[in-house]
Formats: sequence, C-alpha cells, structure tokens
Amino acid sequence: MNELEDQEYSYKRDLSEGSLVPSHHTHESSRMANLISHGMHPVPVYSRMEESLREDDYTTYRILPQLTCDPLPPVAHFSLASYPEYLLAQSSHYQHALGQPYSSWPSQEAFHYGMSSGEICRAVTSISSDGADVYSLEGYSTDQGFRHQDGNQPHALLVPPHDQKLPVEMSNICQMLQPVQVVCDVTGGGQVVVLNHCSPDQIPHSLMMDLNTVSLPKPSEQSCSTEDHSPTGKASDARHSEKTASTGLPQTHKTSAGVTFNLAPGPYASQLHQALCPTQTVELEEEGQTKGRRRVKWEKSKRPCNCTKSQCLKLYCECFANGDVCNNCKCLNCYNNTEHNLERSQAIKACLDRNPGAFRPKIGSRKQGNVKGCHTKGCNCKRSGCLKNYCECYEAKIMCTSTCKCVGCRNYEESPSKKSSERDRPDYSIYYQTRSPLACITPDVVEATCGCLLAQAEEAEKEGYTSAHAERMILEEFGQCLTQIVRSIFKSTSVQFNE
DNA sequence: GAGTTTGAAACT
DNA sequence: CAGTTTCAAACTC
Repeated sequence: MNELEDQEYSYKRDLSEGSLVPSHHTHESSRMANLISHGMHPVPVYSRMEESLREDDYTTYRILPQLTCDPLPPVAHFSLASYPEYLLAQSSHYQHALGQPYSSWPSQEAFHYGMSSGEICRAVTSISSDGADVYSLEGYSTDQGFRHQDGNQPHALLVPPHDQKLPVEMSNICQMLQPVQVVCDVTGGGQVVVLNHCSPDQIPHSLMMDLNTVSLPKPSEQSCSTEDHSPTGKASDARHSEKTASTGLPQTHKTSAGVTFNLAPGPYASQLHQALCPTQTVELEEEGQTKGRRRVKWEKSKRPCNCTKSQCLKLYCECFANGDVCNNCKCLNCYNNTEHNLERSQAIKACLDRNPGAFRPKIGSRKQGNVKGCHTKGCNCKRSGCLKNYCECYEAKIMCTSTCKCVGCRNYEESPSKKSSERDRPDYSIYYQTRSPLACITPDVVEATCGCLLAQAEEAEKEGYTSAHAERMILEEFGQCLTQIVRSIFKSTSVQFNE
C-alpha cells in the first residue's frame, strides 16, 4: 500500500464525543489545507487546547508570523467583539454613521486589504466548526499590491484599531461567522474586518471599533421595501440604490489615503456562499425544485419575512433573529431597520437580557459524531416526529441529540434512503420516546471504524502475520471500536457504563 | 391563497 | 420553572 493510502487509512480513535476521527482526514486537516491554499502555512504549536487534546493525538495549529499569507508580510492577530456587542453597536451607532457617509476615516486609514472577504471567510470558517480550536490568524498587512488573480475586487474592509487587544480564540470567530454578519477586530496592529459571509451582498455592514469617530459607509439596504412605514425609508433606499444602479458598478469608498473598498455586492457572492455554506447551497438548489420551501435558517436572512405583529423586533422575526435588518421583506409595521434604531437597539437589548445567547447560532459545533453540528438548545417537538421542518434540528438537516426534549422523535437516522422510507416503516416512536441512542452511529463513525479495521489489516500485512493473526487483530480492533461506541452511547444517554 | 398545524419565543 | 399565549413559518387543501 502506498503512502497516500497509508494516510487515508491511518485513523485515530477518539469517541469521547461519539466520533472516530481519521488522523489524516480530520476537519482540522481540511481546514488547514484550506488555509494553505490561501497562502497561509500552518505550523503545529502548543496551545491551551492542545494541552487537553494531546493525548488523543490531536494537533492544533497556529498561523505563525513567519509563515505568512503570501505575498503579504505578517501583521495582525484577529480578535473579536461579541456578537451581542456588535448588534448593539450596530444599532446604536448607525445613526451617527449614516449621518456622515463616505467621509474620511479616523487616524489611520482604511485600506484595501487585497484579500476578498470570500478568501478571508473561507480561511476563517475552514477552522471554525467545533469551537474548540485556538487559532490566531496572522499575515495581514496594509499592502495594497495584492489583487485576486481573477482581477476581482476584494470585498473585505479593514480598519486599523486604536488599541491593542489580545487575540481571542477562533471559536469566537465561529460564533461570529455563523450568523449572517461578521465582525472581526484584527488587532495587534491589525484592523477591523467587516464581513457578511452568508449575505455577501451586504458587505460591509457595520464596524465595531470606535464608532464615535469612525464614519461608516452607508450600509446596504436597511428597510423593508414594501411595508416601510417610515416617511424616509423608501426615499433613502432609493437614493442608495441609485448610487449603485446609476453606474452599474459596485459602490466604493475612497479614503483620504486614496484607498478604496467595495460597498456593493461582490463577484464573490455566489462562490463565497458556495464555499462557506456548501450544505446550505445544496439545500437551496434542492429547494428550487420545491417551490422555494425548505430553506435553512441562515439563508432565511436573505428571504423576506412576513411578520405582521411583532414589528420584526422579536425573535419570531428571522431577520431580526439573524441580526439582520429587514430587506425587501413583506412584513408589516417593520421597525427592524435603520429608521428605527432606537426601538431596534432596545429590542436587541431586551432579547439579550432575556437570553444572552439569543443571537448566537442555534446550530452549534459537532457532537455525537455528527459533523454537521447539533442544535445548541435542542428541539421540543411533540407532534411532528422531528421529521418536518417545524423541527429546527430536522430543518438544519441534523439529527436530534440528547439535548432535545422532543417526544416521539424519529430524527435519528441520516441515511436518505431510510428517510425516504420513513412512511413505510413501523412507528418506532413508541419504543423511542426520545432520540435513539443509536443516532451516535453516524456514517462518519462507521467510516472511521472501517478505517481503524483497515489500518489493522494493513499493519498485519506489513508485519507478515498469518491470516488468522490478522483476523484476530482486526476483531480486537473492532471490539475496541465497539466498546468506545457503546461508551459514547451510554455517555450521551447519561447512563453509567461499566466495562 | 386561505386555513390549519406546529413549535419557538414571549409572557404570566 | 411550568403552563399559557403569541407569533410566524410550515404545511395542507
């Protein structure tokens, strides 16, 4: 077996979270490959997380300054303000920002970073799924010479910070990336990045830092087109649209240093979405064949809401829940726009008071061997069997977990073929009043288990063992895998497992 | 498109 | 924290 195959079948067992992790096919490796493809070269270093994971042969990575994003020299760390902070700042500072559109930037100038938001997002999100990694992105500079090879305009807006902050865990970036709006405070001599990775047509949206002195470019649309009750909503909207439409070119903002950045939808929009939300993109393609239904949550931010009573200032409104302002919605009496900043910021605050995590993405990191993630709160379905889109887990195409409090759950199999035959099979809900523990056995777990077995076979072959010996090794390996799977199941169901 | 069902969010 | 109400999306016809 050649080296490549060796790698493919060299697996590590770690079922502490119900999953088997192939050592060369981990998410980490794919993320790093993604980073490397963007000119960032990782070097394994010890970090806080690595200390805790070292026993399982995990490796965390840090992008070191000397191994930088080509062709740019190293500069900054990423750090972040919290999403709730961002939401409030966005709301409370819009008024000021909008009052002085396109004016100069404070002290240090904004600059064209030269890397598209898509590239940044891909790089960042490629390492952002499980919230357990400690990363630091470096290698960003004020160098303006770099342009994307296809000649497209970059769409990231970087602004130098006024103070120094310690880099924060990239897991926070994950939390920021999953909502539709993203704000990264690139510090350590770095910048603020304003992105909207799932709604790239709304780049940039706002800034976190020093909003009293920073004058923002006017964000892309803020009010509902059909039911905007504000007297100025449509007019300002029209003016804004005109700026783009009149030229047919993307809006840009030029700083006093002569540096420009884009304000309008970028050519990266579709590819950005494709790269960042591959699953969701597939979903959308599918839904195109189903009369526009079956949308995923974060894509909904781009879909018009239909709120009639909530003024779009409660979490019932998905635009609001996604941290977005309503845009081309069909809502009535909408206050979720920049014309009602006061009400909006009060509503945001009220939501945060009730639940500090109200604006965090509901679909969190992967658990139970489910690479797609899990619902952070779990669902509470009672009548849908968690097999309709009423169920947030089902809608997000993830299985229910032990976190869920659903009754009669049938959302515990991933196999599409099995799902298609759901109607034909007996109702097991009478046996599984809650989620099936077997939900832990995902295709990934199965695949990883097979990998372990193949690795054993390989080793036996390499060592020249007899077939009987090889068979025994494989069986023992299978036993170990099975033990860990069972332990994982018991762990997930909070039942003591005695070996 | 109207009416019903559903479950999350909000409220008590 | 549990029960109830409100709400908007999903679904059905």
